[in-house]
Amino acid sequence: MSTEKAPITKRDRTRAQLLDAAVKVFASRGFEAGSIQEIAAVAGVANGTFYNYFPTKEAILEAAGVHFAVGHCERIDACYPHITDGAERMAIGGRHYMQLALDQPELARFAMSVALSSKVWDERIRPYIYADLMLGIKQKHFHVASRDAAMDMITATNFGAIRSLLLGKVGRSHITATAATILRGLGMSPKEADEIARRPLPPLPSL
Amino acid sequence: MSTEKAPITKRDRTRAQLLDAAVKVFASRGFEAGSIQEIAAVAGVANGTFYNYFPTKEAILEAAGVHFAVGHCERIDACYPHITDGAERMAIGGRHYMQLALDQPELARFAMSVALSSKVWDERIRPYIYADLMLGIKQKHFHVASRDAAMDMITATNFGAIRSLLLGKVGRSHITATAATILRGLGMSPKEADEIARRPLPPLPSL
Amino acid sequence: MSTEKAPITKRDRTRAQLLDAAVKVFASRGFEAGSIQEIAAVAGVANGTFYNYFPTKEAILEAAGVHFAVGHCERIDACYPHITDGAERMAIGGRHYMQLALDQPELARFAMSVALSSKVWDERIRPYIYADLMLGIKQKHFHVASRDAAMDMITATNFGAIRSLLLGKVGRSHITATAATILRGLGMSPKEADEIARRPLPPLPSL
Amino acid sequence: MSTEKAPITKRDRTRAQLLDAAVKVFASRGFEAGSIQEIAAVAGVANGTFYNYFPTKEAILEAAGVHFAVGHCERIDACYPHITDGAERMAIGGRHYMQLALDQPELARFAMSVALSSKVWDERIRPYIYADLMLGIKQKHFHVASRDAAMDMITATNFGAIRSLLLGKVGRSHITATAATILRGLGMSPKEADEIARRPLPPLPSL
DNA sequence: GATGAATGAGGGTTCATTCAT
DNA sequence: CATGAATGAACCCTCATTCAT
Repeated sequence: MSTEKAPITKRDRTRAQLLDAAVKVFASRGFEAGSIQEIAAVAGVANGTFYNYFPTKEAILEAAGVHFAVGHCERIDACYPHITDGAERMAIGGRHYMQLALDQPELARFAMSVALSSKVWDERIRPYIYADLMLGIKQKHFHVASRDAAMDMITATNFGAIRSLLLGKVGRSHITATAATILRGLGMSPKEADEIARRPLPPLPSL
Repeated sequence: MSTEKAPITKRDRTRAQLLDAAVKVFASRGFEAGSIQEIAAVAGVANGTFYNYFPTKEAILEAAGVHFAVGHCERIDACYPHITDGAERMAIGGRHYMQLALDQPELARFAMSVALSSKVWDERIRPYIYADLMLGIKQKHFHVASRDAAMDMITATNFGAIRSLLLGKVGRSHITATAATILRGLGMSPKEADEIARRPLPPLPSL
Repeated sequence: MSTEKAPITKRDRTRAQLLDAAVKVFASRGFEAGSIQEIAAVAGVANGTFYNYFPTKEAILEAAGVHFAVGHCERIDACYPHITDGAERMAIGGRHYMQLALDQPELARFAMSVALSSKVWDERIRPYIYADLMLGIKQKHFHVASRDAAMDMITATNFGAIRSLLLGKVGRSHITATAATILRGLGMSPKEADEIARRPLPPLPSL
Repeated sequence: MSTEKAPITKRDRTRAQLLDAAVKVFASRGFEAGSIQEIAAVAGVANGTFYNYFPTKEAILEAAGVHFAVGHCERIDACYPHITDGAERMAIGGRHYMQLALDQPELARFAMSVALSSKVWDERIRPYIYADLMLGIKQKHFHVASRDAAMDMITATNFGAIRSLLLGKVGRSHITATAATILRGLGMSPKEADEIARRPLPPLPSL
């Protein structure tokens, strides 16, 4: 049996460089304005090399978006292995994503734009949230009319808050308020919701 | 005494043609792919005429987005002058916007993209929603932790549902479920929320 | 016999407004970048009105160039009616033109560009200089090999100095040095030349 | 050991083609009217290829101007290695530049326009003239009030003569007269100046 | 004569993609 | 696989000029 995992080849490294470069470029310039030539330059490879790894510009957008979003989810996931309360987990995840709008606005903008247009986003990112939703339901903390509608409410409300934060129309306290609003929307009592939304936020592992 | 208003000039007519054309073009192609040449052609004017009315492509995107969104809000507004219950008004407005995703997906996509990026959207569209929110609060139907967060929750959840509808991942029943989810999120009891979300939807006035 | 002169009509006034506007616009933007639309706007008339006065853009460039250059020559001329020494007159005229590069660089640049390309410039401006040259020759101050070559030397050296001043490569003293250089070039002794070039400069009449 | 220099790459060849094409196009049409599309066509490359070599139209104007002017200076320089008299060298250089106005008026016009606007011109071309000026001063042929003013007088007078020649207002004899005028302006006696200005002109090496 | 909306050719520039080396 | 020069379609925008009112 051959090695199953990552004999980190040069090919893998180049691919990773291109993905990192794409995140940077798309985050700072947007999709249309970001050029493959710049991505290649930032990645430190020649222009044409790009096409040995990705067939089109759209392909790397999708890949870079997932690359970043999954990475961020994994970092968030790693920061609260000890928390088993579905409601608290939900509030932590949302607040970390909203925090991104304050800490790295360009990345937040990039993540939002990809999430809104990519189908893969649904397949790769929603499961993280869905798990906490189901946990909260099983623990009788949440009572929802429709799981689909609840999922939309959770993700979209977080995005709406990120948008408001990016526009500078609201301050840091909006993060807690939004987390509480979501928990209330999931059927928790105002009191419980507000309390959980205010619990300390476990820090992300450093990069 | 002559009519003070509406000396409908040629200039006004051309401007309106351009706005209508822009909505069509941006809706069917997206912002980046839609070209000013096509807008001008659809509007039936020459290329350069465009620039007698809008300084840049961005300018007409903003204008066309508001043109459409405000028009749609006004049509919605006109369909329920007899409804005075804030919660019911909220549910009607949201369902009409979600309905757009089923009836005219391209327009819905266009409206979403503008709403997410435009500052003017906040100034021109949010007031319609804000009025219903305040009405519901005054009538003691809603109990919210933060008005800003509630506004984000309302608008974003509607957008999230529109997105899901556009992606074809959910069916018509998602509209009602989302309306109910929003009302619950605004502090109504599940029973009340579900009942109001299911009330018949007053039809829009025909164009 | 009808009035020979200036029954200053509205037409004359509009024409003058256009010329003044053209000088401003061409001076600040250059010929190619200056647009007729802007000239009309600055002149306070409608776009199409322009064509009732000048057939083409080239036409107003020529007219505006002469308008300005002749006006400036007349102002210079008016400042030394009492000076009858051809050499001194020559030095005064040149220094005043060079001074323009320091006082109003954009106008100086404009004057230069017109002078270099316009044929009318030769007909309308050179006579002012030629008169002083002939006066100096008659007074035995100048001794030249060729009047044409002397004229080129005088005008071009002044232009060369203006260019250097505009580029900021030389300071105010360059004006005196250039005037002296020209007088030497016209056959005067270094001592005489330097002395005359340093005589006080009669101020221009205020506008 | 392989040759260190001139691995004449394809890149170098294309760049040279573009420069030659630019000189032709700008000379025949002027800067504003000359289009990059035409330059590319004349160079035999595609439209977009241009931008792999020069970032803007301005950039190639500057480059092409220097390309031509330096090339012409080198050809002139190569034609009189045996002449060590500063005054004679000065007269030869000037006459060769003026001669261009008769032989290739469009190139002369192009050289003039670049010289008047380019800063690089000063850095690359003036040194050729300055060397002869200093040589003449060292040899006690020239006596000048100011080196800067003398440089302006030399270059500008040559330009003024080129302008007169281009306008067709003077004939071939203007070249000699101008050379003599410049030498007189540099402090030589009329007799000497006229004699040196009339010495035979060593021919340029053929291209 | 004045107006100003309309025209439409034209140009600079970008960039995804290809391909010979 | 890597390279990087070449491609060429497409687009935004400007503006001199025309002309119906």
